Amino acid sequence: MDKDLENTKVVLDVVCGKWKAVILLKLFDGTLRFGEIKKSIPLINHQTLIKQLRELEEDHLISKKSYPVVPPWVEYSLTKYGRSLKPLLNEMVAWGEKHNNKDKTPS
Amino acid sequence: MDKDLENTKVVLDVVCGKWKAVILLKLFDGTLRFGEIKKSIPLINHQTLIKQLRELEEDHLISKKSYPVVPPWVEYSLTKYGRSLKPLLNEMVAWGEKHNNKDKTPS
DNA sequence: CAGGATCCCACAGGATACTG
DNA sequence: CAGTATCCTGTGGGATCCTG
Repeated sequence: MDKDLENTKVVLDVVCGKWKAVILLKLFDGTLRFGEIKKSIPLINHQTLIKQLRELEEDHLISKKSYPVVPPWVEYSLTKYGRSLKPLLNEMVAWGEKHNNKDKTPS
Repeated sequence: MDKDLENTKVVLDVVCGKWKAVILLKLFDGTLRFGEIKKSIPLINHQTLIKQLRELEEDHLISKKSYPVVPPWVEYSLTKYGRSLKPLLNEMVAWGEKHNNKDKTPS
């Protein structure tokens, strides 16, 4: 039967957003504010970031902490569940490094 | 700068098709004919399988070998590049197994 | 048996404007 | 600063029909 199918689907559902893997990687270095994440991923659209964060939160990979101050102060951090993805994400980065042959052997 | 972003993107571009990870996993067990893959993933749509296979081929993760006989005999196998994904896919399956809590602790 | 040619639709990602 | 609320568009996955 198809354990493989189910197992991979669980993972893909969770990390296959266009920016999710990167966001998670950023958070491995520690809690970050919304603006910090945004600054660390300049290409991402403001709204898109919000959506990806919300999805990650709904999947319980990250947790959000809002402080009722003005201006707003919102922190994102990995949950234990999210941290469990570390080996996987590391593998991804490792593979990417090895095979990112966009400009092979540049001068 | 954003090595993480690039590296994860390379990976995601390649394995984030809805069925790609499973297909690759099947092929780790050896070369398979089109029909065998299809049978091993009954839920997948015929056309969709063809498309996913073509994409995997274009990404050089698998290679296709057609024998000009009738009825057609077409074999798919992993390239060396494709096989290099093994650790990553294993991590995916491992993570999925651990966290596939759809029906936790069944009777 | 494997796959080409179409058509279709949901939806993820993004753009813009507004708010406390 | 962080977040809603809309609206829009490209496209990935699928359904249907046809072919050597």
